[in-house]
Amino acid sequence: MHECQDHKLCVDKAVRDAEMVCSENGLRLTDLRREVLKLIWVSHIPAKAYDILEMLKGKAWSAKPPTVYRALDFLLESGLVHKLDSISAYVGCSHPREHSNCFFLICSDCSEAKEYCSPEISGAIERAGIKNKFTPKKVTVEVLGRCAECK
Amino acid sequence: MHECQDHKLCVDKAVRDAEMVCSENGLRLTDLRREVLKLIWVSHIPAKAYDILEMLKGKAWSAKPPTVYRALDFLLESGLVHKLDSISAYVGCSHPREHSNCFFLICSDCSEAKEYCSPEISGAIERAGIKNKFTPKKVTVEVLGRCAECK
DNA sequence: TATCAATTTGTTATATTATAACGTTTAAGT
DNA sequence: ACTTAAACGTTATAATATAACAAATTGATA
Repeated sequence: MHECQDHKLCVDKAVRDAEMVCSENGLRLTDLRREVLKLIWVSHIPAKAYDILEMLKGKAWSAKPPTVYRALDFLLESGLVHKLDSISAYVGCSHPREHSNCFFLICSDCSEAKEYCSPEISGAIERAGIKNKFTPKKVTVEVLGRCAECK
Repeated sequence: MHECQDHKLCVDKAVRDAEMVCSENGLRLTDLRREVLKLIWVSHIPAKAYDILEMLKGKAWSAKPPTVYRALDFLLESGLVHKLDSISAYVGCSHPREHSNCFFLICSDCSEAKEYCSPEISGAIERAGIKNKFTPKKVTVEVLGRCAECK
């Protein structure tokens, strides 16, 4: 679904973005957090928490579930990672410095997820909230289906 | 969020709708399934699977997790119930005979969920799919926030 | 109505996802 | 260096969900 020519570039960008976001906001991107971020960025397939845990164990860390979940909490709160509720998995944010209005296309064949930002969708959801006198705090939009390459 | 004057009417309608949907589609609304449906309809607050389990135990059934999850699977597949992925809870469908294009407003204060259908939102999502050459199978749209009454 | 096949339910066990609670280490600011 | 808050280690357990197989029920048909 992504066809990134060189995925290393994706990872490098993600880490650079993370450094920036953290330094701009007084947050600490520790070794552990950076490593978890990289593990999530191993591919464009959303990572499961316990898979990250196994991968971490292969590295230097004495990892247990809270190790991973705490790093995930940090990355989620700082907007560097998104959780996909419909599949209980975590995916790197592709533009953490300007993120909002995003939703996800998740291919059930290749498992990749694509973050897609649509003012049309977020506008429609906003108007729906107003119509219902409802104040949104967190919006979840996830579409499971088949991507072009897997068709 | 709902202000239904008499919630018993909601439940009765839900059960009648379920009877209809099942008889129209050759499905079996067994006692167990009907009871689980009613338990979900106890209120407009989405029900957790293990809460349903506890409630079932208070009745005639020898209930274990699979008892509940199987009934839920049936109700989900027949469109009588929706799962809210963002809170892992189950809510009755308010119009199972014409369901599609729906999304959910979930109040973090009173916990009620409201099913809301917006052609604008589903249209926007559909166009986003086309733009990405993506064929949607299942769409999840859930908005957490505060309803008018809890403001 | 007796039989058969398919569906539903019962039951035991276990997998998966996530958090609570508390102690220890690390790091930033003074 | 000292202090304190944040981060991490560790043990235990909670919450959500499914696998696998046995027994009972149902509906269709001989």
